[in-house]
Order: sequence, then structure tokens, then C-alpha cells
Amino acid sequence: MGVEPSKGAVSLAATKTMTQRDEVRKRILMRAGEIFADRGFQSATVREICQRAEVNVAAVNYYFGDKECLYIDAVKDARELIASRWPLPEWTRETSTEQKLLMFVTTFLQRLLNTDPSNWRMKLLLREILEPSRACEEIIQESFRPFFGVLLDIIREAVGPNVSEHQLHQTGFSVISQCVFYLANRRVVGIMVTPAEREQHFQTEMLAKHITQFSFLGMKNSRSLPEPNPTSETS
Amino acid sequence: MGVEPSKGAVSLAATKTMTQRDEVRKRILMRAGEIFADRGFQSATVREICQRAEVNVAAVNYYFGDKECLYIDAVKDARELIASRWPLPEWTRETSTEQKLLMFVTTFLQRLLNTDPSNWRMKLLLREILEPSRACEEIIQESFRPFFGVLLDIIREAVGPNVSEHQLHQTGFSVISQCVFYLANRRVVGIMVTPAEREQHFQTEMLAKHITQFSFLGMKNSRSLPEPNPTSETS
DNA sequence: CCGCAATTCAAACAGGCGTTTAAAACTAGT
DNA sequence: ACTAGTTTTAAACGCCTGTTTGAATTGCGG
Repeated sequence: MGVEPSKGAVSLAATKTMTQRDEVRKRILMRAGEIFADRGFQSATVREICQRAEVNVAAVNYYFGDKECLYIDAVKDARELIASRWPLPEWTRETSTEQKLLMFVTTFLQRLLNTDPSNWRMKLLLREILEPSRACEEIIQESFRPFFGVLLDIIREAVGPNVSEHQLHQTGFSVISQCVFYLANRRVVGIMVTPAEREQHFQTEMLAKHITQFSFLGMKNSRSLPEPNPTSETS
Repeated sequence: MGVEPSKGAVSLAATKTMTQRDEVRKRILMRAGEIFADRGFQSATVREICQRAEVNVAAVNYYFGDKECLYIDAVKDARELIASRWPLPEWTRETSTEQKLLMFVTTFLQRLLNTDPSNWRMKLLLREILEPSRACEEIIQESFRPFFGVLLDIIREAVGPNVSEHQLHQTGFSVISQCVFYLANRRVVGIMVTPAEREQHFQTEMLAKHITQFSFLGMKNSRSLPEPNPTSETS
């Protein structure tokens, strides 16, 4: 029993070793995030995480207490890093509403679909959204709310100020859902679309264009349906 | 070694006992499906399944061979039962395109969001869509393709015959994604929307109306965006 | 160079997992 | 009632999991 886990395991160590300590922590956190992202909390094993981080099995418990705390820290870390890369492109007062929407959708899709090394963070957060663990609910909440707020502002601008709250929300979800779809349901897209078509028309840029166009038209209307009754209708 | 597992474990038993045997199989299959649906393959345990089905732990291996075969059978079973409840409302030649779309979306949402005892089947299939196991890929494929085809027909009818294939697919995904969203992301909706608003405006019927209206407008256009360049644009 | 705290390590632990086993219980046909 | 085949059962198996442990190693101020 050398030390308390994860709390203040260091007493009066030099600041130099402090950074060393943090490097190990960060290395574990990274590998853990990657593995949690594509296996989930349950299926990911501490042993594999430690193997990939090139540390002993006991390191997780020494640095983080237990597996769950490691997971929470990984999610928290992913959220913070993504939040810092979140900022949407700035727009001026001259930027049209449709352009703002395109920028929003493009940025969102880039974060979701890019294949650079930081992409696993988004997968990890998505996993938390689809099946939240009580521990991380708050984290996700804080991460998602402001982002959603930006979208709602754009929509309000598009449809006018006197739109009802629920229409605003429904429309917002319609936009969000189309973007998230391509991350969560990649396999389904692969089934329905040939590789060539996928290559040409399902890259981030083209998808952003389609979603923007589709949604911008869809939202520019808050009147109700003509209440279709299924019998009489002769064009 | 009394019997081969899962193949033809009965040789010349009476047809009466045959039904008994099938009853046990079906009971296990049901409980397994329910548990697989909300825990996933890995997290679901054979022991819990057997406990809920009120059979011995060994029953799974006796009747199905192993856990994975049980899972595959459960998915297959869910697919078949849902497929039989799938049929969209029949429409006549007088039914308008928008009505067809509304019917399609309504049916889809009902299957996804209803809370009757058969709902776990949809969750199980959704899980397979989000993280497919190689074993069930084909099953999902066969289940999803024809359903998607019906939607594509509606869209083709709405936008005219000379629409390009990729626009058709993109639009189809836009509709599908909005529906699936409300099943997969229930928690997110709960965060962003007050219970009262949810009660009033996020029930199946209202969502179907919104999605139909939103999508119908969105798809009624295949022209390209005005190619927004972010600098010059003075309304 | 010593001593002390921080860190690493191999080994072991208890518990849960899917699966197997062999005996018991049950169900006909004769 | 006996027997042969089917189903159920409790117990055990081997494996893998997260975690703990105590000794070995390291790093550093004195």
C-alpha cells in the first residue's frame, strides 16, 4: 500500500517528475479512449488498454482507481478536446442564413466523419449518446447543449422569429439526425450504395451540400400539412 | 452425450412432445431477444437469460449449441416477426405522393417507437445495424433492402423520373435518419425538450407529420445550391 | 552513498463467464 | 413394469475479467 490511487498520489515530488507522471496518465488515457470507442465499456479490457499503452496492468488502478473512473476520465477528456476544436467558422453579418447552415453542417460532418487520429473521440462521445452511462450524462449534456443552440439560432433566422419552440426543436433534430446518421450507420450506407457512388457522392462535402439544401427547403415552411384523408384526392 | 445440439435432437419422438420442445425453445428465444436487445451480445449473460426463461443454464447449449447461435436465431426471429408486421398500408392509384410518404413515415415510426411488448425486436435489429456482427449481416441486408426500396419509389414519384441515383439515395437516407434518430437518441431528446413539450409534440403522430412535411419540401428540388462563396453576398 | 518515496512489475486473487459432464428425472412404446 | 430415448439438473471445468499485493526498481534530496 504505497499510495492512494488517483487522488493525490504525489506529495512533494518535483514538478519535473510531475510532467513525467502526467505523460503516463495521458498515454493510458489515449489508448483507453481509442479502445473504449470501438469496443464499448464492457468489451474493452484493462489488459488490452495497458498492453497498447505499454504499461503494467496495475497502472490503471494505480493512476485512475478503477476501470470506470478511467472511462469517465476518457470521456471527459474527449469532450474537452473536441469542444476546443468545435468552434464553427466565424461568420459576418453579411453571411446568408443558408451559408451559415452549410458551414454548420460541414463542420459537424467533418468532426464526425474525418479519419484523422482524433476521430475516435467523436465515436466515444457518440457511444455515450446512444447508450449513456449515468456517470457521463452531465458531460454529454454540457457538450451538446450549446452546440445545438447554435443550430437553433440559424433555424430561427431562417424561418422567422415567431416560430414555435417545438417546431424549432423538431427541425433542429431533423438536421442533426441526418448528420449523425452517416457516422452511426456507415455499414447500412455501404450496403445500399456502390463503392463508386460512395466515392463520388458520399464524401463530407457532397453530403453537407445535400443535407443543407434538403433541410433549408424543408424548414422554410411552418404551415401545417393539408391534413390528408386517404380516400378523396383526385389531383 | 445423449444428443447432438441444436440440429436434429429428436429422432422419432411423438409430434406431441415436439411442440413441447418448441415451446421451450421459443421461451428461451424470447427472453434472450429481450436481454440481447437492451444489453448487447457481450453484456448479456447466458445465466440471466436462462433464469428469466426459467430453464437450466445448460439449456442454451442443449437447444442452440452455443450463445452465438442463440443470438443469431434471436435476430433472425426478430427480423421475421417484424417483417410480417411490416406491411405498409395499401394505397390506391389515387393516393397522393405526400400521403404515401406520410404513411411510410408513420408506419416506420410506429414500429420504432411503440412501447408494446414486441418493441425489443426493433431494438435488437437496430443494434445489429449500428454494430453489425458478421453473422447477421446478411439477415439485416435482406430485411432492410426491400423496405428502403419502397421509400425510394415514393421519392422517385415525388421528384420525377430523371433524378440521379445518388440524389435518390441521399434523400432516402435523409428520411430514414430522421426516423431512426428518435429511437436511438431518446435520451438526447429528453435533454433538449421539456417533458410537457415532449408529451404534446413528440409523439409518433406529430413526429410523422413533421418529418413528412420537412422531407417532402426538401426533396422537391434537385437543383444545386447557388454555390455560396463566403465573402460577397449583399442580399 | 544512503534513505525514502514514487513507480513499476510479476504474480496471484476472487468472481463471473460460457460450456461440459454425468447422473437423475421424465416420457413414451411394448 | 421394463426399457430406450429425451430432457433436466447440479456441479464442475477452464478461461478471462478487474483488482490487489508485496516485492523490485527507479529517481532524487540529503
